[in-house]
Amino acid sequence: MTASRTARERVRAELTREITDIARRQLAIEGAGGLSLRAVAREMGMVSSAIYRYFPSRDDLLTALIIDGYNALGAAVEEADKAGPPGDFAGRWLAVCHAVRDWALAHPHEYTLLYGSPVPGYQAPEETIEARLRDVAVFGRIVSQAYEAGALTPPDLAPPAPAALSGDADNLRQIMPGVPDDLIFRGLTAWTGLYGWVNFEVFGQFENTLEERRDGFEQSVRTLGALLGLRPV
Amino acid sequence: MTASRTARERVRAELTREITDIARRQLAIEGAGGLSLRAVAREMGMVSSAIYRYFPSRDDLLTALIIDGYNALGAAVEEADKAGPPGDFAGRWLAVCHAVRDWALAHPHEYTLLYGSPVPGYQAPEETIEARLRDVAVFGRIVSQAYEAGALTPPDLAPPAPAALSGDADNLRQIMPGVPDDLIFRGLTAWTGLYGWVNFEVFGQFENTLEERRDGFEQSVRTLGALLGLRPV
DNA sequence: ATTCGTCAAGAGCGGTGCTCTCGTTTCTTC
DNA sequence: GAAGAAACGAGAGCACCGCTCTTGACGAAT
Repeated sequence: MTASRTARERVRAELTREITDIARRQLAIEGAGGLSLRAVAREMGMVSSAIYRYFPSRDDLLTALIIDGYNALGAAVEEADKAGPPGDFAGRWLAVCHAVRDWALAHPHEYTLLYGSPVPGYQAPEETIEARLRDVAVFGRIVSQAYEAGALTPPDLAPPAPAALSGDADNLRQIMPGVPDDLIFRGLTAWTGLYGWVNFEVFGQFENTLEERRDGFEQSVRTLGALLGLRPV
Repeated sequence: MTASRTARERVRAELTREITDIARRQLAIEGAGGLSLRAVAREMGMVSSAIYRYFPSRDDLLTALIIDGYNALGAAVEEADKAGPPGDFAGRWLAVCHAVRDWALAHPHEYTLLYGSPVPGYQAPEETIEARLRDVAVFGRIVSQAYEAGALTPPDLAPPAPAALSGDADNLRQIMPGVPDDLIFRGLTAWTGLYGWVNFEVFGQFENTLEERRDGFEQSVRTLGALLGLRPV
């Protein structure tokens, strides 16, 4: 390819970006169901069919938004993880949990796109899985590093993971290298617990039930962290 | 009202029921987004406008389905709770968790309607909240009864709930009567953890990540139960 | 027997995703 | 620099959607 792109390529990239920007704004207002190609086109002063020059279908536009969303959430989580001292594993866990919650509450519809019910008829393509792993990789890294540092003192309260799960544990060890089976599944429980809470909060399940949600959340993820043996320094 | 309903009332009730049945079937196939009044009407051999004699809007039909869903899930959970010995609290917790998961996997779209991302533009009316509490009431009852029976030996691993949460704890005590603050929030964590897992499984988040999902689920809810101090008898 | 409420049907409104064609513009190649 | 190829925006149109309004038929109560 040539070093300097042609004018056409530049305007194409710019229009593509403008489409996703407008779409993201509409998504933030109306949610995934309200995302309309025609409305995007209208706002751009284009005719609806012109959008199809840039995105072959509504689903492809959705895919672009999903990838952007995973990257935005992943970046927020990574940044929160870097903020504190690397040896304070409990603090990193807490910071990262808050980063997920804060991002989700700030971008509820984008979060819904990532972790909510799948959009009917939409099938996430391969391209999304790379970005999808950014946030979970951070969690895995914390657990893994904490374990290697000998900072985990997990309480013994549940029966050990059955042998049937060892294959899955091997898979999950790609995310939490070096961690023994039992801790792998405690990590999984903490992870699903975290997102379970955030889901409930974003989807309005705590309405009229819980007021001090930030405090409640922190209490919950502290408990989940203690499950892993993450004790505050 | 008269003891015997008129023929008109009977046929009306029957048609209403037929509409919800067809709608539920379409929901099961296509999901909430694919639920179309016109398609329901087509399947009934009616014209679309006739449906509006029975449901003033699509949202009202959705509401009917949601209430039915809460009741179906609630009934399944209640039945699972009654199946075992009342004194085996750990067993009841496990059975009830499996009941939630089994029902959700058997009716993924209905479950999505209840615990997934909110349907865009739809606002759940007051009538749904009664049915909505059926399943959670069962969980609360188990925790409450186990505590009163002295069957809970919660491990001390997390800091106690902060004072700011005592108001919320009072609210939640309606569901878990007699339970102290700390256990209230452990119960909340276990509850969100359970639904967090089921959400991930129903929404496809475990695809290519976890194979033995039933075993993994059981391991997870066992751990969450241990958090509450629920030890197998 | 007549009135009155209920009902299904039909036409129609504004919206959607998407396809196809058509004339124009831009880039590439000779 | 001219010719061909590729990309592009506009427009019309298809089938679908939720929803509204009107019309005519039917059944129940007076």
